[in-house]
Amino acid sequence: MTNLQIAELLRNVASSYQYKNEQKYKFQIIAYNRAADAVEHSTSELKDLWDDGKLDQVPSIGPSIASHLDEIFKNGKSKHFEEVMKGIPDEAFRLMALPKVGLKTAMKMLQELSKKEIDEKLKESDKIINKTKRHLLPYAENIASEVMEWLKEGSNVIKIDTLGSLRRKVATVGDIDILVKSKFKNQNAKITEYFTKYPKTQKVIEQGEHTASILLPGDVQVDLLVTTPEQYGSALQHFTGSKHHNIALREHALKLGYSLSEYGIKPDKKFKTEEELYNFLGLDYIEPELREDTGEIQASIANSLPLLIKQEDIKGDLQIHSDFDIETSHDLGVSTAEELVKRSKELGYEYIAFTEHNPSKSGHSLERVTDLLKQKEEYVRENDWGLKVFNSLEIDINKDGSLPVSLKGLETLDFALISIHSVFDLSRDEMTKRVLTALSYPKVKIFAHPTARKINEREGIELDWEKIFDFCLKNNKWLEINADPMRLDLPDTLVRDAVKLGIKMTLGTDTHEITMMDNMKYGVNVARRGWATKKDVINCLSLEDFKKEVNI
DNA sequence: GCCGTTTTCGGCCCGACTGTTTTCAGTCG
Repeated sequence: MTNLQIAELLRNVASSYQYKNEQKYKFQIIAYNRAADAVEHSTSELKDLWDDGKLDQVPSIGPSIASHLDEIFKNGKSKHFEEVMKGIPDEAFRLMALPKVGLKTAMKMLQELSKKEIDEKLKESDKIINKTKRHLLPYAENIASEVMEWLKEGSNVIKIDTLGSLRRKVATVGDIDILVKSKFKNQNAKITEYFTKYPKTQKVIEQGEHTASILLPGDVQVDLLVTTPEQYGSALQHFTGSKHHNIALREHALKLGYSLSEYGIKPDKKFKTEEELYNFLGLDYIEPELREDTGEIQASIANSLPLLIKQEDIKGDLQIHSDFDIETSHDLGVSTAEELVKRSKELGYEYIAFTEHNPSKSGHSLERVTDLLKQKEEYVRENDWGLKVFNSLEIDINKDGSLPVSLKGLETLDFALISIHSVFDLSRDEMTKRVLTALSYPKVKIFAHPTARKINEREGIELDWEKIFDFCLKNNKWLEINADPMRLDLPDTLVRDAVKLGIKMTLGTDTHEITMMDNMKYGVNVARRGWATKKDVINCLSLEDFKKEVNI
């Protein structure tokens, strides 16, 4: 059973309690829903934790739920859960995917509608379940900035911010939410009206005095919220979320005797800025990227929030593919080395690495591979680039963990990246062994896009992260945060684990075309969401210190 | 059922919208 399936099961148990007796089971409902959230956000598969006897590490899972999960992992089902969900057909849970349908409504539908009507509704809900793809961050950012330009141009807007997952820089974004402060009082309705006139609007979903929602091409929903200057900070904080951060923040406020909401603190305390709000609650300001209720409030109380990495801390890009043709196994870059170097200087880098894919394994003998690599070495070393260019290579990991490049070939390199581009479906143990074998080559320094996930397309591979982390720490190997918005790999949650353990990471754009060099900021977002400081990221080192790390 | 910077017992976030059991339950974020 996957974490998503377990989370769904726990939510169904909560809904069942709610359906049967909301008052009696009030706190079980809260507990099960919280447990479901925790499972969904867990960085480890629960099944793996259970294998290792570590279920109690998951927050919000206590002895009771743990014992039921134990039963599920052993026998595939839990007596207790079955008892709670008794009398509620599967169809009812499926129907809950429909908007505004909870279990009570779903059960009512099953009792009152005909079979034909039910079948139609089920089709509809299954469609929703299969369609919940979220937008990649850059796509959402582009749309948001166009809409924000429109708002700034034509209405009396004096302050404007994005909200929600967009502002927290999550890898994917659902709806785009925007907050504005009006220049004049009593102009709110005019702003929302102007907003709905945005030229690309396909449909106005809702339009009131303080809020409006429009639908843009590609099923993109944009919500606008207009607020008063006095309450701007509260609104910004509340709608930035995350939901879990807000819950934890309000619980913290409650301990201090305050009831916090998006309007401020009852009865009349209002906040113009987020800083005022956090400070009023005795907290240091918390960057939006950290607001996921993963310890940021406790750290804020203790004045121990990390000084997060910034884009200007990055001294070089450690994954760039040029068009120098070494008959690669995967896509060759399309931009010339000269173009890429020029752009690197514009970006203020001190060094970069050319990391073309290895010459194809099937097309060449190992000797031929070595020859091609020698040609590339000459080309990189004999040119005067005007900034340090490292001669590197992104090497496929064979199924057995060996590399398709001979030791002689590896000798031509300053250091190598390794990555998985085929055979994604090995067992966790086999995959872990495969990666550790490849990481053991002395020239190999960086494990690139370690989970091999592609957002909205492909789940990542299964790895025993504890072993990978341990190996990296002991052998000074680094994990890449691939900044390609389709990858963002390591994912933020694993970055957080790595940071906690002191494992070093690298940032690379995986550039195959010159404009991709500008994707570095998306990698920085991920690093920040994982609580990384510049000490955690190798390419924040000066050229001199970086050279020492790679023994040059 | 879970949890701890006032607690191992006694609490558990806050509010908006919708559509009508027209005073609030159900759902959502």
